[in-house]
Amino acid sequence: MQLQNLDKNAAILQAAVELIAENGFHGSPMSMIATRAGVGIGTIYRYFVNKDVLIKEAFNEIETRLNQALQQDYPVGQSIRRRLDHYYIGLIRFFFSHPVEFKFLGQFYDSPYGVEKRRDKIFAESTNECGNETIKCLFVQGVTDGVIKDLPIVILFSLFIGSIIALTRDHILGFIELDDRLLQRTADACWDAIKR
Amino acid sequence: MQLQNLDKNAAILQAAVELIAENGFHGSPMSMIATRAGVGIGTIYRYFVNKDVLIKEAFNEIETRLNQALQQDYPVGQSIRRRLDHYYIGLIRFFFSHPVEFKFLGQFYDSPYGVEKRRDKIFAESTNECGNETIKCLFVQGVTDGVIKDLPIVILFSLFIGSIIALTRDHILGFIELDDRLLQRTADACWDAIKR
DNA sequence: TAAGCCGGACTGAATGTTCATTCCGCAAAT
DNA sequence: ATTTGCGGAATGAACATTCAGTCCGGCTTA
Repeated sequence: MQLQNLDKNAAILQAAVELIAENGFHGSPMSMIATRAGVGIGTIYRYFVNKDVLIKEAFNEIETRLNQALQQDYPVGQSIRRRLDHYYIGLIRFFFSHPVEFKFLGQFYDSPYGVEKRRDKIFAESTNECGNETIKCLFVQGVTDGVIKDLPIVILFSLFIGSIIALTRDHILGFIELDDRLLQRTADACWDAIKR
Repeated sequence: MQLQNLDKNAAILQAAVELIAENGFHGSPMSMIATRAGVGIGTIYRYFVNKDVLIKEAFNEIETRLNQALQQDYPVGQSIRRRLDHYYIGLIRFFFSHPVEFKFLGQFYDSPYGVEKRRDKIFAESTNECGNETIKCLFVQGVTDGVIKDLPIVILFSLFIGSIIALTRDHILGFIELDDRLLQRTADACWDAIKR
């Protein structure tokens, strides 16, 4: 173990995610993070060189968990439709059950940190290795196969991801409760937007 | 004129919107807003009692302009489909041509200010007078008429608005350029998601 | 075994910076 | 001369970060 104490590391990360989700980056002073994590202010700096690094590590940790969740039961080799469904439903399930993480990601993407990340993604797109089949890969394949509308990938992606984000927001605000049936019907509606 | 100088008022508002769109609320100190607006720091406080009020007025001003834009050429009495199209295309046109305003709204809604506003909207929903036919009204009517899927209104709304927001983001990041034809095809795709 | 020592984990008061807001004096207009 | 609009240095609060010190478990030595 490189770090002194894995528990404290996790506690700090957790506290930071919770506070930032609720109050934003600027409503979350280090002192408050320290208090919530149950450590001294100085301790944070033993684990993270500064607030920026703390925030970035928090982001990476959430992203990793999200990707793990999405890889579970991935319907390898099944139809494009099924695989997209898996992503749609998987993303909604993850966000609905991890509202704090969702909010944190929202804060993150709408900030200087996020812009940086997006640049990475753009780059990743052009040099895409498709090692772990991304949503965009599925769109490309679907368009080629003629099962998906021949629209630019970015537009397809927006139709897909946009509804997930909007839905999750409304869920967090308490406007929706989706049971499995309704969730599937929503995924079907999204598929209608995309399918040829 | 109640205010001393309408030009300065507008300049301050404009500077605030631009800065906040780019750097967020916290990356936009009053000193910087003053500099960009070409006025002294103290002057801002002659026009707005504090930063909160300044931000809220900036929001209201943008919302007003957006609503005006959407009311232009509104296809009164035409089919639900056409009226929804009008909103979809109108929103995208407005946001694409007002990226700064879009970003500002994004910042605003994901902040304590926005939460407040949303509560207002929830309230407005329940006591909806439908004076100026809202998107939600159209959904309600469409479901009743059997032309729109019988899904909860919030879900329909998410499918509709989510893609607009995601699309605008990508546009701002330079990933998409929509000509009229592509824009219409996108609106059609969104309609596919919603239509029965 | 016991006493003394050592180093690393931890802490929070202190520091320096960045802001929102105030307030007083200046200058133009009347 | 008086009023009114302005400006920006001054103020005080909030924050990220530092650092001088405490604490504790283990190791050495007598």
